Amino acid sequence: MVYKYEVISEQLIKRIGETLGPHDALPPERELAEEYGVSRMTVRAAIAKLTEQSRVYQVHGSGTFVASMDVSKAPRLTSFTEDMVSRGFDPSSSVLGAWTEPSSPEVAERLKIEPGTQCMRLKRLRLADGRPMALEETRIPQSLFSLAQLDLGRSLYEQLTEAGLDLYRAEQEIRSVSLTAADSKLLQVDVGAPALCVERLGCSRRGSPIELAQTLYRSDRYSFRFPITRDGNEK
Amino acid sequence: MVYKYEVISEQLIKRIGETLGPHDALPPERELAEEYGVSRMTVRAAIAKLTEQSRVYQVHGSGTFVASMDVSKAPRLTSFTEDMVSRGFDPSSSVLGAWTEPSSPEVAERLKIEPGTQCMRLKRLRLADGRPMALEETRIPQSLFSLAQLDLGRSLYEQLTEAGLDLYRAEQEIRSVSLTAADSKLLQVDVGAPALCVERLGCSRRGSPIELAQTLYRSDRYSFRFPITRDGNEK
DNA sequence: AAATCGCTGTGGTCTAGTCCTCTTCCGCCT
DNA sequence: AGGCGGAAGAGGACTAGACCACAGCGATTT
Repeated sequence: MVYKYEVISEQLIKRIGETLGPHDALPPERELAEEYGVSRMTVRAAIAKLTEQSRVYQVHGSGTFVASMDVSKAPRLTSFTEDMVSRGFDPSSSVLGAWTEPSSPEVAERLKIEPGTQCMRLKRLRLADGRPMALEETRIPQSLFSLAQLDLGRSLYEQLTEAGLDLYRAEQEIRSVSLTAADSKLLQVDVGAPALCVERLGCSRRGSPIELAQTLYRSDRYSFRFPITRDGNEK
Repeated sequence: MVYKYEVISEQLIKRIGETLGPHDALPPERELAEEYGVSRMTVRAAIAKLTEQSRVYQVHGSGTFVASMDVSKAPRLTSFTEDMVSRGFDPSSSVLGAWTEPSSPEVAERLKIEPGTQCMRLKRLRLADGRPMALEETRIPQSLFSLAQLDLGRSLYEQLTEAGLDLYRAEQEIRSVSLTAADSKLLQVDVGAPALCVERLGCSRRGSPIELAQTLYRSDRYSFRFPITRDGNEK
């Protein structure tokens, strides 16, 4: 909380939580500016932050209003662990395999490396409250992170961060699949049961690919929920 | 293109497309400000727009750079028609049923109306290039839009907009399901085939629910692709 | 050779205003 | 009663500056 607009943003969140209900109007920007002794632009920066988080919405000519809650937040790039914790589960995992192999042409293209380049591959069964939740397979170019430096007992993301490989953005594809016999057995569901297949290409802030992961989620225990808006729009 | 920052934003997109490649730096903000004869804040507004669309990224203390392309845009709230066109398909649809019925408690709760209130219900088979793509079921409170005023030959969204019912935000849930015998026949796939089930609650700008829709997409023809980022940040 | 310091240039924050655009509503006119 | 117009008040765009924080690099120091 170093900057003024961050402080004001926090203050406003507090006010929203305490004295304002959904669709109640916040004080006008000019009023807030005077109240906090800052310029109006600063207040607008604070409100802009709240708008991004969809805590409030603004209507031109009318005012700034508290958004109705029970709206899910936009999905963030999270690790399985973070995701499960936020869903109220206790996450754990069991490693099914970890090895290094030359990358296939398809994998290489997505990770933007030469086909055949060595890649670490990690296959894990992910559990929530001790019961199977997802089957995850991760590929990382060996040039970025080698199997030798991997500690299977610790969070992969944590170790990537320590190695200076921060995941900042990811490209994600979600589809529906039927589980194979082997996968359904691991996830402890019937053969052919539906599952959400999420393929994710994780990239650094600069946009260079770091990790390619495919995760199969049990459809009876997992779904995606997120808001979308109309704008972003015109051409 | 009414405002300066919009014009500048367009200009920059043109420059990016023509003379700049991924990770090339844009001119400094101060330089752009002078070049376009505007204040730096206006240039920043233009760049902020491009950042939202992840066409560029900024690094504090370093510069503004062109993002690597081939990143999919964040999903927008679109009609089936818009969605299909943007995917390069020719959309059409056939109405399977349209009627009015009292809302169930579950539906009523989501639409924030009294249980039992009359709701219009519309069931359509959606086609892409003449082949089944999705099965869509829509519910709209009769108090907002009545079956009588519906023209089945025209876009539902278009008619909603004309009635002043603009969808601005939606809450969306995605899961994986196995198709029932009846649904699989309509979609012309095998019984029990996997499908993406998307449930969407469309709301006005003010946040009041307008439409509850459930769509089953053929998994062999449809998947979601979108970017996510790490931030949306702290606490 | 390696570490450190400081300079320069970049984006980030902030000010104190002005004018524009849109919504809302009240009062006037019909 | 109904419609219309205009004023008030809200957010949106914009200016011309100032200073802050961070990255990168080269020179100085160790």
